[in-house]
Amino acid sequence: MSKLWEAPPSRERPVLSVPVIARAAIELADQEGIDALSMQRVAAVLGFTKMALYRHVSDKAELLAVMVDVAVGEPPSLGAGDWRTRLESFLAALSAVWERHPWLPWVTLGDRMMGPREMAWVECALTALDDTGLSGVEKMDAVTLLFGHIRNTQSSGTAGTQPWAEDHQVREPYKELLERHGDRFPALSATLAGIGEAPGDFGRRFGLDCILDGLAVRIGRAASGA
Amino acid sequence: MSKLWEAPPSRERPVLSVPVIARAAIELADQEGIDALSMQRVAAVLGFTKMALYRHVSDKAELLAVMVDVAVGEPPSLGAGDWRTRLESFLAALSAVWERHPWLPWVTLGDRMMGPREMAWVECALTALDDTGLSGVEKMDAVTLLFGHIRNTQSSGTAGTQPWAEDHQVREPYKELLERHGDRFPALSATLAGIGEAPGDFGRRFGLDCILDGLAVRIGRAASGA
DNA sequence: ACACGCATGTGTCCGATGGATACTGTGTGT
DNA sequence: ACACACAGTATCCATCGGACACATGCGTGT
Repeated sequence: MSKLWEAPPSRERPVLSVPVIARAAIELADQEGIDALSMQRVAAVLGFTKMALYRHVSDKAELLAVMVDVAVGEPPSLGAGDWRTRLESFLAALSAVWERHPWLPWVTLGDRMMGPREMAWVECALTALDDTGLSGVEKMDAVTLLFGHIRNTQSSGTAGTQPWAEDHQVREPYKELLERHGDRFPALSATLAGIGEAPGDFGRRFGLDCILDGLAVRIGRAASGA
Repeated sequence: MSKLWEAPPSRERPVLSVPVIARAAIELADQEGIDALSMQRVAAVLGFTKMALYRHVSDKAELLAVMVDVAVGEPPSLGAGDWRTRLESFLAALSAVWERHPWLPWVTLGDRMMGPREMAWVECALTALDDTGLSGVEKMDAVTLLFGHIRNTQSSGTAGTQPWAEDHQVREPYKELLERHGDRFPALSATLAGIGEAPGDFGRRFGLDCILDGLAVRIGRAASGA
């Protein structure tokens, strides 16, 4: 008699577990941004009380750690080729994942431990630099540099110093502002006045080429005798 | 008779105003980190109720905007020299300010308007690239790239993919982890095993040199025709 | 067959956050 | 002398992460 009318005990309640929670949290963060992620919201999505989550996850930090490792997934296999093309294809894969989960690169910032999947990505990036003759520190720092650049040029949330939108159109408030105070910023005015059409990922491409060219210089130097 | 004993009307209550509030907030953020910054805390430091602040500042976002512009201060004057040395001295100044206010580069991330001082810094950076023959977009993107790199290699809060501390000593938990699972990450293990001494700012220096070399390639290309 | 124990989930409470709103007090201009 | 504008205060609210005490139900040992 317990189960009233023998009704299915609960539609829409997937049985709580760490992966289930993580997936729900990831979906929430993907759709509404990482700031909208609260224990309450995650629990609500799954149809539970927030405190139910704490049975499976010790605190929000742990939830985030799990989310990261689930969301990042497995690194790509780079195939053959020289270090540059292999790096390029690695970074394309990284971009794709970070585009799918825009919050991902930003929650991995502070002092923290990498998860196994995360380490696998770093491992993957390092292998691309295997036969370059770079030292250990240099390899790691190159990888860090590239990760950072991709994160910085992510569409989401890195306007930073850029007075234009994704399509390189100067944003309206800046236009107005420069009309009134343009004389105080001659170089900026001139620069913005002179920009034409540019693809959305021009900044990323430009920076990437700079960095890779710089790496090439060092790698060439390392190859042709210390 | 109102002012009891004609005592100075209030020691330790500097009369509220936007700059006073901003300075207090900056000091708080410098000392306890940006996460410790709340209206309550700022008000408490000054000896007022938190709501008193809202008479002078419309909300926390505006307080942050003011803090940024006050904290960033005036850009340096770069003196003479080629673009590279001028950029270097610009970036040194930027690093110094961001070192003094480690929260500064991180609160300027989302979509937002730059303040006048902030724009002056961008202006300053652009002038360093004045006679390089780079296009407008390229100049802006170069500046963005460099700002981003300095931010990424700031001591505070950018461990990210780096398994070592500031002195390039591999952090303890990673050592332990690689002892147990090192075989899953051969390249990473090898890389970390092989790192020796390196100055704290090696990563920043390395990345900076890469970027500047890459820029040099483009600038040389722009100069010699095309 | 029965009862106990543990895992899982619930309800309630706490301090802190950003912010709205209504109030009080005081200084100044007419 | 009086009214008004403004600076600061007192309350209130929803939301956050999290602690803790409780309910509930299933599996297992006897």
